[in-house]
Amino acid sequence: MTDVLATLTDRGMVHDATPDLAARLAAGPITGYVGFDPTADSLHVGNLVPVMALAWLQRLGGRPIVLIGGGTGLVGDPSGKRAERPMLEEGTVAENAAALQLQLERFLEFGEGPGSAIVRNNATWLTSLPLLQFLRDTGKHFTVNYMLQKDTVKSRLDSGISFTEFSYMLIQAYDFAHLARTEGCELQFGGSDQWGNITAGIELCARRDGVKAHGLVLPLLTTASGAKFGKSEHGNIWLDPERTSPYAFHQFWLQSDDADVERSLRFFTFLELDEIAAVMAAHGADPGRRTAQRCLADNVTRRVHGAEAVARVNAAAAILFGGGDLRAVDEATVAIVAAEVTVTVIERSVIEAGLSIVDALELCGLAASKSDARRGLAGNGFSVNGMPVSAETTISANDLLPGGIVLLRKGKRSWAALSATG
RNA sequence: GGUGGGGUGGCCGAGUGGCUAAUGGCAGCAGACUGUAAAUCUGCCGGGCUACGCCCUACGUAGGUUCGAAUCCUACCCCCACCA
Repeated sequence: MTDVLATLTDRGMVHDATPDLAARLAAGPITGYVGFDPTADSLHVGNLVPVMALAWLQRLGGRPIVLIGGGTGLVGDPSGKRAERPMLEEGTVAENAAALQLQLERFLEFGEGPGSAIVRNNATWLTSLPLLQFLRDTGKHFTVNYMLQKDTVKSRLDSGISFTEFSYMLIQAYDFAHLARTEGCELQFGGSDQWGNITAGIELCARRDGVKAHGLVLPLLTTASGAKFGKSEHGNIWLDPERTSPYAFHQFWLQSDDADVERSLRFFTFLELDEIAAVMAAHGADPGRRTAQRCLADNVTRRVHGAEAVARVNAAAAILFGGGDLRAVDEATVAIVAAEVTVTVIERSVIEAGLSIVDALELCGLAASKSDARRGLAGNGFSVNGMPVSAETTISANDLLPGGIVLLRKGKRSWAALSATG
């Protein structure tokens, strides 16, 4: 039976791992954890890499621990940050932690069995940790010299780093050692920027408790063109349907660059490598069909939002990208589309009186302001019901599709709807 | 504490009295081509408006000189380097 290190390595998901991990995994299943910052009330697709690592761990017989950083979130990790971070309110952290757990249940089995995932919140042991005890038990095992050598600290020495953030690695080390003691946890996953914090934890386990612990870090993803992975025009792609609609979520994956899509299939789906190879072969035969992107988008969206959502968003996309005049479609079709795009409700009389396109675009949110709308119109960037418009266009009752909807589009792929009532 | 250098639009980075809402690059948006991809080319790109024009806001902060300042002066804040 293959182990989690081999699997993740085959998938290109291992950036670095401690040298003895392979030998340890050969000896049997392991308990591993990933820490999540409760800085928001939702995960985003960037968080999915460590989530998938935990999921693979569980599938291969291990026991995953999800560590919610309710305590560390009050402090702030300096890793990868150029500036001091704002601190969060305690109440917010607790709410966010609850929301994250719900989303993780899509990926991990949280039942009662021996391999079931468990959730721990480091607020439970950190907030009541006496300072003097921390200094005696943990601080004593690290020299400042050691801490200064960590990249996360070194890179901040010129721009300045507060004592709070400087201490962060010791707190994360304390977490690892705590989970090792209380849960028998021997492995920590993280992004490659976590390497320093993870090795600090391994040090603490070894020096204080004489326990051998391991670390595995995953690559930080960028797109083929070098941009941060998981961002769109509107910012992060979230798992929370309130923040990123299932349609937008699906579109995000569907719009993957050819150069990125194979890696995404390896990272974000559980498809076997030979299945992925087959998909890529089919894709290579006719790239225009975007077989690989469709496979990726359907697969990830199904896991996060369910099969029904996949069917819905595909139906809507087929209509929206079908091209041509949308005035021909029937009410049921309009309803499918309207369910997937942002709808703004307005009075029917407003449309009957004639609504200028500039106002309409601002109303539905496709344009940030009237000026923005005019700029876009000057560049032929907008259309109504699939037909091109100019700045002089007025929307009237004739433009209402069955069901009292007007569909507005910016560029090729941004849609919004006005719904007339009353 | 001392000396020197520096703080410009989302980022990088020009600009040293008017021609500057501020060269250029990146990022972003739109158009063409295509495959809802990439690359390439083109346009937009501080904000607003009743818009071939008008009005706000902006070059660390606060004052000042001047008809006129991102550009000069003063004070203050912050950063960097070296010295103590």
